[in-house]
Amino acid sequence: MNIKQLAQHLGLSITTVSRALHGYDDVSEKTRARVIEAAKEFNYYPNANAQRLKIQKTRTVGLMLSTFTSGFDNPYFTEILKGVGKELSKRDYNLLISLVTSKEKEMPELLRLVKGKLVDAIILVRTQRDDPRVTYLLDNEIPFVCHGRTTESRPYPWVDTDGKSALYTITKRLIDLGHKEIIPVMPLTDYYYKFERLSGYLKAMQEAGLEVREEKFISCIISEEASYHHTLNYLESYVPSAFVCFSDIMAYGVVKALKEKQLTVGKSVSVTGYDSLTFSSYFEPILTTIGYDLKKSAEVMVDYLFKSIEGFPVDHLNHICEYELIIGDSDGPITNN
Amino acid sequence: MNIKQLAQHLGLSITTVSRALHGYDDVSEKTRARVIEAAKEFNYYPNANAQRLKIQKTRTVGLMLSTFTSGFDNPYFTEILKGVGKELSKRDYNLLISLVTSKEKEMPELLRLVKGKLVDAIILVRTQRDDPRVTYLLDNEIPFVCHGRTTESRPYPWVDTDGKSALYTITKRLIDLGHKEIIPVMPLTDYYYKFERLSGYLKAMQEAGLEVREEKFISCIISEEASYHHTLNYLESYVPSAFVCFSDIMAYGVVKALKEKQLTVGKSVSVTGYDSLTFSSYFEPILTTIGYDLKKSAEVMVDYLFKSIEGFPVDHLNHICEYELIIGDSDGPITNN
DNA sequence: CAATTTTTCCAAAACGTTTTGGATAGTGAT
DNA sequence: ATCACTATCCAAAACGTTTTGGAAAAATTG
Repeated sequence: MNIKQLAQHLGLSITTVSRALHGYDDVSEKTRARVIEAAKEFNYYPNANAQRLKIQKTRTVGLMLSTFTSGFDNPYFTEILKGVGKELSKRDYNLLISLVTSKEKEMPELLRLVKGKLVDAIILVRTQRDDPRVTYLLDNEIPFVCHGRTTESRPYPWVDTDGKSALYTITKRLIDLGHKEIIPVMPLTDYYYKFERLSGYLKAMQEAGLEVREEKFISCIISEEASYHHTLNYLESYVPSAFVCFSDIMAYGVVKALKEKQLTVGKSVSVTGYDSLTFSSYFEPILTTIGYDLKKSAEVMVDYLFKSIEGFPVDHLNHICEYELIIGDSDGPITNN
Repeated sequence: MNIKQLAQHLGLSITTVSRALHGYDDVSEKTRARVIEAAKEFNYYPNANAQRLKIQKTRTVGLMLSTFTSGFDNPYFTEILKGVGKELSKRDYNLLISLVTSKEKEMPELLRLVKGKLVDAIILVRTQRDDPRVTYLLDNEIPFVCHGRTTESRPYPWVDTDGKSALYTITKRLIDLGHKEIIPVMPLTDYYYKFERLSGYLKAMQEAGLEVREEKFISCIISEEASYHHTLNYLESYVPSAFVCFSDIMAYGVVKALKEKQLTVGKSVSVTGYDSLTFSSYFEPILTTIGYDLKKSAEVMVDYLFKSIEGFPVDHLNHICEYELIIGDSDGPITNN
């Protein structure tokens, strides 16, 4: 059943049916009622593709998820997805998911989405330090929002946490607990947040006058398994007094490796995370980590996105999400073992 | 840049440009080369909405995720999403995610997707025992595939695990370890799998001649927190010797409650899960659980979906995924405490 | 009652493709 | 030079909407 058939059945023109359904006031209340009833009776739904073609809007936003180099670490993505999805459906927008499996495919995929008119707007998560997607979207004035910043100097909408401050705080905590050899565990990929968090770590170390040896850092894929293996190997040659991990996922792997080496986490060696995943409070020991409201972040992102779609000036659509130091049992005062 | 402008620039007709790009053999190789080059030069991407309108296909599939009553338990959905997403993008299909927040919204949302021509096909996960969506899709001959079965008698494509057998196996294991009071922990919602797994549990109990008291069962939302609180409360009045949980997520909560009551899990009380989430092997104690290949399942689902889209007879597009009993430290022989 | 305004409707164009059903030009055979 | 055939191209219709720019009818006014 399309609008033509509906109109025919009602003895009305296509125009009138369309206008009736869209609430225009140049159709009498009586016929509007008739139209609406008939539409319901025949289960009429307008063909979205025809609508999109005509009005040049798709009412769908594309969410790009890069699954390379990170094992698609679960809870982060689901939380984002859930938050974004809910907000979009509230506004009668559709959500198109685009999974990208390699860095080279990011730009072509983005082009396909926007030039092919599959989406009106884009959501980027886990931005890289230099992210060509941001440049492209700005150049072409496509509405978008990022979770995470980049080095791009022009203003654009983003939501982020203050990773520098957070890592400064958590590193400082370890330092205050007496630790001197604090090893950061970070992702390989050049996500913007990696450098943010690293700089917070460095600041705390330098302020305390502690030596920082880059060659001792651990960098690996963001997955429990990768960090587990890296740490296990690492411990063969060197056992520091603490690991600050840039994500809970990585902390899980580090802790597992330490346990396997008969080191009691929180006593002989301290470990901290970042993200405060639900699971972390069920973990043993309960992880000392950084918590922030991902759901709220997703809401703000969608809010910004719509402001951007509606042509709002994009200058101040930036939000630094509050974070919180969550104290568990995975760290503690330094001991001599 | 649209096809008309491209044609104009090349001094060709729209028809020829379209046919050149689609590999028809009634356009000379020379002009085809010219067309392709120009398309690349001007970054021409066909307007997907116009295409969809014309060819009456969207090349997108809708994935319905119900987020009510289950807390959107993370890893399951991400794994499905990842598997399905990758397979679809391999085939140049798009993935539309539809988050449904209440049972009442399921059917309207499904109608919107299919009648509005937003998708060519549907993927349903976590089917309910009586799932009206399956009935509708069959009645209207819309291609679809389910993760999970329903009571529908007509054949349709699905992928599932043998939850009855799996729960029989894991319950039997507990029985063989000497347990007699084995309490199932299951979701509230009438997912098909709930009854499957329950029947496996019952079979094992009955075979062993053990008493089953339904009023002792635990039913709650699928989340760590809900099962934690339920169990904590439950333990006030009764401490069984084992809990068989219908999902790892629930097992986490149960274990946390037991720990809080100073009961050593795997010794005083045994707990088993289902799903073998990545986390479960980092959990303490390592969870005894049921593992199955969700990634593989997703691949098979997409395979079935395309067979269904291509008009294949749907009769035997059913797959029971292998499962595996994964033994951890969360269960053990019964002790007298 | 004529003139004006308001209400209610509609024909046709447009969105950007694909595809149908030729048309034209070139080639080779006779 | 004509014919048949092939290779190459294209005009126009169609997909299902929305919207523009009226037209007709009804209501109001003087």
